[in-house]
Amino acid sequence: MTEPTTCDRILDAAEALFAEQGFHPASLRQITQAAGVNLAAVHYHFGSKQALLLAVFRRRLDALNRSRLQRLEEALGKAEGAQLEDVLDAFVYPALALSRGSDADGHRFMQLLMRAFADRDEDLHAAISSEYAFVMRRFADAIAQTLPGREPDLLRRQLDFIVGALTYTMAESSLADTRSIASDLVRFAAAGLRGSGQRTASTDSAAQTGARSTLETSS
Amino acid sequence: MTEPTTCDRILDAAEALFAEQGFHPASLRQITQAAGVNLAAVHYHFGSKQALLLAVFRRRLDALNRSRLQRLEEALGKAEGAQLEDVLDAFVYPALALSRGSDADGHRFMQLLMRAFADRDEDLHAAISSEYAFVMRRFADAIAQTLPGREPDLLRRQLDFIVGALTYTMAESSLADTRSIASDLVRFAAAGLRGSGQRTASTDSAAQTGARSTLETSS
DNA sequence: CTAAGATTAAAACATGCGTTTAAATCGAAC
DNA sequence: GTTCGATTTAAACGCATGTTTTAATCTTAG
Repeated sequence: MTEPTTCDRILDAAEALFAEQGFHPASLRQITQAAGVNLAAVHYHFGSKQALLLAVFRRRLDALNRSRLQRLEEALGKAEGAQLEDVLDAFVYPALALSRGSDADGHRFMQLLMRAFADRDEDLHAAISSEYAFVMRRFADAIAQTLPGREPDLLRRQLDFIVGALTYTMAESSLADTRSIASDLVRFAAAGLRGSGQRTASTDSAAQTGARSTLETSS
Repeated sequence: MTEPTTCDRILDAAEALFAEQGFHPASLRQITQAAGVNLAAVHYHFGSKQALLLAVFRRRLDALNRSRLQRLEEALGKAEGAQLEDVLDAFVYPALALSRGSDADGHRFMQLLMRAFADRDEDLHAAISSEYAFVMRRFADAIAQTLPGREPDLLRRQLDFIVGALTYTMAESSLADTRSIASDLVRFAAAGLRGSGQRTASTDSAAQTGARSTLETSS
């Protein structure tokens, strides 16, 4: 039984407290006390409170996106070809299975992710974007293949709808029913994607060029 | 030309700075300086920083929900009966038209609303819930009428998907294209609702009873 | 004009914050 | 066993915060 390192203890405590209280309200004194380490350890190992937050995100997003991509590859490798639902499931399901030790971890991290989207913090946004961009592009491509002829701009926007629904719902909902929520969301999203191929005539399609999106790379 | 009152000046400045920076980082000194009033005026008129935040939300949500309900009544009053798209539009569109003076206000408030959902602040959640509950129930009923036979639990959850997609997208997107986003979202949501009536067989429907939802009243 | 209440103003208070410093302690290599 | 770098510890620094207090200034009614 190897004791967790000081770094990991800090990351665990920080993730929990950032998720519960938010970045600014959660103090380093709380975090280090919960982790059972000295206050100065944060600056020794991470450099600053902000850098600690980035480290928390990186640890989780690495795992989340690895899991998503693996599941996507499995779906794409099937003999009969990937169904839209399979692709959506590969995106949605790993968000539930984030747990690392306790089962509550995944839910907590989703709350933290929701905070990250709400925050206008530029550094954090850039870091998350760069971790996400590649994965989002892969999924956009996979979905596009099951929906031939879909305008890329529209598809990107619709993926944002799904990300919003996923993040909001996962952060809001109680822990017990995440599995059934994911299943409902996959069905809802698949129907939404299939059933809204073209824009309505009244839509001002000239205004859509300036859209920012989770899918945009930072490069 | 009547000068805006001290209260209004504080509310305007607070809304802008809370949206831009978040609740905790935005200091009362910043807010009162931007409003051109004395620091102590906040405590004199509102009592505390937290109470100021609640006042900011109340002012906007009152207007937003009034506008939504009015638009819903118009849709329901039409001779040919309300289409699903009409109901969704009544819910989505007023979120864009929140502007109060500047056009940027609505967008800013959406960011603030996103923050509110991300925050676990109990008081704020309760206040928003109580303002929202009645409106959400009205819309759930209206949508249910256009989708006969839909399970109420499932519909509630699907409405959460739409709220998540709306909030996330409105907060993330640039100002120029909110109109076309709303139109795309209405189409996406209508297709999602129509196309996912029953759950899949694999769904564990016993787990869904514990669901928390924006639709739940606090009473 | 004056007195009373509502509002604004300036200053101070207490507290908690992120960060830094400097010494103590540990762990392995020679 | 000693030395040297890595790590941990305790204490302090400087500062910004929300809030309170006390006095000054308006507003308004008699």
